[in-house]
Amino acid sequence: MKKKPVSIRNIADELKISVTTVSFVLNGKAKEKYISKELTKKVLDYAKLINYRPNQIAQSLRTGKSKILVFMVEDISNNFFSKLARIFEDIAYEKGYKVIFCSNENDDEKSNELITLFNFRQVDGFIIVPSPGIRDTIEKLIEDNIPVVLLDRFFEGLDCNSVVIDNEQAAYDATAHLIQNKFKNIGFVTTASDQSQMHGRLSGYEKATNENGLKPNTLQIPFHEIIKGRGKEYIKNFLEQDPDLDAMFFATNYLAQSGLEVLKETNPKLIKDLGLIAFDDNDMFKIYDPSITSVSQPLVEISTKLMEVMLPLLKKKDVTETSHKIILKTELIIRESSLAK
Amino acid sequence: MKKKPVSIRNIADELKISVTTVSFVLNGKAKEKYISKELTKKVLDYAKLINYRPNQIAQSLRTGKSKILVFMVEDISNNFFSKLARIFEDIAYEKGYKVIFCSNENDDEKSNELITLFNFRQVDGFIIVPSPGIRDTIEKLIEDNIPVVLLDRFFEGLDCNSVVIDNEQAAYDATAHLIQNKFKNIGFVTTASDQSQMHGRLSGYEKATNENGLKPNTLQIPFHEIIKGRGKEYIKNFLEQDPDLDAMFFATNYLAQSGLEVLKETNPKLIKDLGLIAFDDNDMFKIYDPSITSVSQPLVEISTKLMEVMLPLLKKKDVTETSHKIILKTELIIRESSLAK
DNA sequence: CAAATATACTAAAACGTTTTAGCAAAATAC
DNA sequence: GTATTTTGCTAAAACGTTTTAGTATATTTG
Repeated sequence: MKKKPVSIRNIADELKISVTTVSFVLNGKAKEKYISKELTKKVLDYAKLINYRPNQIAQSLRTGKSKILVFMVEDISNNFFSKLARIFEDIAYEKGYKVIFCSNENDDEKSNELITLFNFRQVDGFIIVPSPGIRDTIEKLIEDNIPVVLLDRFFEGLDCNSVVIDNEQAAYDATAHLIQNKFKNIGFVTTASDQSQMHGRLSGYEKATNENGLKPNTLQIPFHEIIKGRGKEYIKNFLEQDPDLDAMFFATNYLAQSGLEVLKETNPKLIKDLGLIAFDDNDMFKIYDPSITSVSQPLVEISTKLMEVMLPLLKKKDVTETSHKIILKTELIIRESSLAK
Repeated sequence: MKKKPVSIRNIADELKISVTTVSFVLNGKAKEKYISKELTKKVLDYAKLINYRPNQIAQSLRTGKSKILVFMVEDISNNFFSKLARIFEDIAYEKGYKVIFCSNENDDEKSNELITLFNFRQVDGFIIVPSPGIRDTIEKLIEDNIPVVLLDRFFEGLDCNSVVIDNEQAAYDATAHLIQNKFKNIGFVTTASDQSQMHGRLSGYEKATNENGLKPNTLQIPFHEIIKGRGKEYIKNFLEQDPDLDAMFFATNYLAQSGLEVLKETNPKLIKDLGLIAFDDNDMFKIYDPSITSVSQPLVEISTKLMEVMLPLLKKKDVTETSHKIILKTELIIRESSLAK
């Protein structure tokens, strides 16, 4: 049967001292609270002997801190986010935090629901990849003094901590690389959405094409069509309507996935003939034939920064005083698919 | 500043009634506890008005239930596990449970550490992909009456709930399929480990080859060598030492990854010439050239079964009475890579 | 040597719930 | 018209911690 775990009370009773003393000792306040060396040792030894573990729930109730962070992404099964989660997990555990991962599917209602669920208090802080319409919710969290760090995207004009990459530069570099490799008609496949990171990627692409006297050629697929699985049809049409296309730049990893599927299904030869670049790296890209050039986000650095920004918020009483907006550089991993044909 | 969330006390004070009454009403026990219709409505209305949410921590402390499950896998960034996690997440939330995901890296020490961390009580139940040496820990959890469901693998002879696939049948079918397609020298790349699922896969492969008068040709890479990233060297040697190999069957998704990398780096032509099958499907397989045949695990069914087995355990006082060992069928997704050349 | 300070320890409140045990009035039974 | 049962509500304990506000003795200070 379920053994009742040992409590501070058990230790106090056994040693015939008060729970206060035990608590002080276990919290390392023996010195400060003038508990004698001998008694301190006795408590510590006995606690170890019976393998005492504090009841986190009780601690949380008393201190108001749960030692739990929420890591809310678009979709935890997306390669980019799961790789990120794996790294963040380790960093958080090292600092004594547990992490609850959840997926908002880029849906405002789901986001709000989840944030309410982990409502006010049970959770110490939020790492959030925000869906487009939850600016107010985020603002409210900050007003309520709850630690929030936005990830991957942010809200223009909202004063909130964030860790993002330089999307414009990343897309600019990738596009410029294709141009250097003599591609003249580079299709840019992206989503029609209000997400800040997509704006950045689009303008980076446009900047590079414009600077080089090329005509931007963009396919913006409405986000809800992608959700419905109709992204591939849009891409197929795009390809058919512009037979002169000589390169494609996919603005997200799932668009690259869809794009490659379309090519494979309709005209496999194009995979070799077109210049191809995908946003976000994937382990499979390097073994694809041709291997696929990608814009790789610095996963370790992102995770590290997230925690670096989060930690002070967790200590502070007032969350609003300083807000850090971290912008990290990406790396263009050049492989076969983007080289001049 | 942080607004103190409203408590049951606030409601009681405002309506000039006791907290007991409020609690009864909010827990749907109004009828049973003879709270009048009018008062019940008043409480419900006011609670809604001020948007009352119970403090989960306090609830947990009192009830001993945290409404949190731990989902411990080998590596949450592994495609198979992250896809599974995504589905399980939804199912658990539907039932009012939150999920903490964590990765044990198939390491016993890490596993034990994590289990101790979520120790006794803070967490209502464990879904565990067990590392090879934690049989005793699992046994102790069960003794302590803590709900555990093993996933992906189990311990021979240990009476514990589990949801796994029929590995032997899966490997048998895949191998037989290769044989049907006229492959005569099928290399089987697996790990040398004590994990039950790997035993099953190996014996399925051996059964199929033996039954068809073929000689089994197995590469067993020690698990610690894989961890160290030396899996590729082993595969490279294997390929060099046996030039007559006409097909390869990879027993896990990361072995398939490594194997394809080796082929791409050393002899890309082989990717087209060899018969290839990978265990665990990957979104990229269908767009690979050739598209890769895979043994696909029923992710939705696995997640559903996990919760189906877990839920009764969470209700019951005694966890040991019935133990369910669920074995699910896999699907062989036949693509270009395994067809007769 | 009285006053101040340092040392060693503790009682009790508090965190926000749930639940047991029970009180009082109203309705029903005999 | 008394005894029983039903109805309507509540006080207080409990979950396991942390922390505030002490008490009492020993030591130092001037």
